[in-house]
Amino acid sequence: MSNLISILQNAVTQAVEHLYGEQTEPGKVLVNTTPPDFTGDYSIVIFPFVKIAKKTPDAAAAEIGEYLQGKVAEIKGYNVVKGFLNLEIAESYWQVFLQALVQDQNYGRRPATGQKVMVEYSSPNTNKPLHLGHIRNILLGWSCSKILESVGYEVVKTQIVNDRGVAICKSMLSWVKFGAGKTPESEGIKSDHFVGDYYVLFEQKSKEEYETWQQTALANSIFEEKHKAGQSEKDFFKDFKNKWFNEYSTLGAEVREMLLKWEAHDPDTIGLWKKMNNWVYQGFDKTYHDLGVSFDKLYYESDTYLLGKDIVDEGLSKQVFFKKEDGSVWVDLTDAGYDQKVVLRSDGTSVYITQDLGTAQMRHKELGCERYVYVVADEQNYHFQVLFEILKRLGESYAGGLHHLSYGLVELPTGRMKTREGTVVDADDIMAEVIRIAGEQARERGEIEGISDTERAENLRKVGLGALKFFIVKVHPKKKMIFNPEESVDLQGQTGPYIQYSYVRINGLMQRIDKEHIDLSKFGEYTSIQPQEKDLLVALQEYPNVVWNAAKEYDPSLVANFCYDLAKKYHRFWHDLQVLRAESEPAKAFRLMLSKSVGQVLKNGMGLLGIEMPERM
RNA sequence: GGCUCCGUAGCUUAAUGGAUAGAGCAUCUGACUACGGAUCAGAAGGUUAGAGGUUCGAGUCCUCUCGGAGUCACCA
Repeated sequence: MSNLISILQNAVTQAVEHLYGEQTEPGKVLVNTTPPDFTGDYSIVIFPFVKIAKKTPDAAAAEIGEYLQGKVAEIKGYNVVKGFLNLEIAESYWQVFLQALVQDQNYGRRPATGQKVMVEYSSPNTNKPLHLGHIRNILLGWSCSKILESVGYEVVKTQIVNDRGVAICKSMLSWVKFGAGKTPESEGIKSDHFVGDYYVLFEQKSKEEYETWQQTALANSIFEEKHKAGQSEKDFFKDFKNKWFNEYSTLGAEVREMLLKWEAHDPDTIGLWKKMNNWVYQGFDKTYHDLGVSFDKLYYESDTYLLGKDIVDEGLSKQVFFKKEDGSVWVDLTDAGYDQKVVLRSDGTSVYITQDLGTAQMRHKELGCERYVYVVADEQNYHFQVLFEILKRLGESYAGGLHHLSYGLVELPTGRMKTREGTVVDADDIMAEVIRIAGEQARERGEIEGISDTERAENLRKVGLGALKFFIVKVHPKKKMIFNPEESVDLQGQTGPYIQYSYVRINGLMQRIDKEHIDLSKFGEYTSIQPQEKDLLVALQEYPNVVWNAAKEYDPSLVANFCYDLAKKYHRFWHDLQVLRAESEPAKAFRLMLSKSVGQVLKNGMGLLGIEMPERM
């Protein structure tokens, strides 16, 4: 289907060349939808051409308008206001557009590019269940994947599971010491929550140990010796906590011992690790399933944490890295505005960024993508800038295709969520809660007649999750979000259910078409398109551009806001105009086709966000 | 302190450098003997943190100031 915007852009380019003898780029011609108070459908901004034209903006606009009206069949009329050329589009164009649209199941999709892109998201630790922050990460990753797919990329959805390290050993040790042989089955607790409880318990026990230790003579003398002038005992011990855990804590020593045993492949430790990680995976699987997301390929940190040694050698031989006297290896990025960065410790072990360098190389060898998207919170912005800069300097072929999709943290009104302090909004809990609220509201509104229990539950699930997902995904990724658990997620106004409801209305009409065998063939005779209908047509026309921009910007919120806008226009249309009891057969047919198109686009658009549409609600 | 990001109505937010800054929530007023009211219409609410600058045109770009966040580990 040819795009009206590009038709207009090309026509303006021709007009400018014909009238003023200057070449311009069609892509740079600014075409906006005309604001409500002016007559017209689309407006061309004329200011960029006034220098070339050597005329006043209005004179140039009128000239170009006259030319366009004569040359472009789609343009019915024009008017000029303050340097803006407002164009009116002919009814016949909208007829053709609507007919093509209603038959095009793939509207908004682009043909395959033959290019691959990897999207990595979620990357959880296996010591606790997923929380609301993970949900944001997952939804961004999932919907970016869907958006990239729809514009023609082959997408490989990956997850790196952080399944090893100190944090994982903490929950393991805690279960060994305090678990008394209990299991998720014996306690009847979802298995990832079970493991998470032992992580929290560890932190409690550790805190108790620290508080007791602070009363000792040793602690006292350390405080006397090391505290800064004017620093209170409380502040000092807050800062000292990491050092205490590494050097004085019994629990800390036991955790480190466990980590060493794990690294030495001690069979008992590995067995314990596998058992507890499997509990966590079972729980994650359930959560991912409930969220409606999946992955194509999993990577485990236990397999990748030793990667990157080769890259250190490579960097040294390419003189991108340098070695210090103590044997540690560094990269100097000060000329790019960053700092010097360690890539290998003096004891020869690798650090976090070394792993990421190695993983990037390995994955490229395996997947061969043109682009790699990492969905990771914005607290790691600096890390990814450095990572990408190093890969660029190493001359990696894919370095230009790396992208960090950085998103703001989800915070509570009281600040950041902290597992240790129990102020975490759990992923499973919030999903259940929002579905419960959907049920509550449905009951207040009155149940649908003759609905089965299973369909009812399925609808509530779609509505509840629709509300939650839309709430998260409508906000620009870069912005931090504050989530107030006291205020339940809204189901009215600018929400998922609002959009779902417009779809349900349309669905009701579509069923009537089938049941009553309504004839749509006369839609072409409808010539008096109403403003409410025009608004919908213009919006539908925009959809492919919206998806394309969302893909370019890695920004699902563009699609979310578009869907809301389209649904809003549909509700208004519904309220103002009659469909089944329209004034004429052609009007009825036209409105039904228009409704069908809106329904399709809404369903597809929301699908890109991972939101399902109920048939009834 | 250096670097990065953010600051739009009471709250949550939208606006590829283009016309009078657009929505939702909350508040107040109205609209169904029904193509489904999880809807629609209206009222009220803004010096786009502040000051300069670039431009025909700035919420958007540049400089400075203020406020908030993140980061600057031989942690991950």
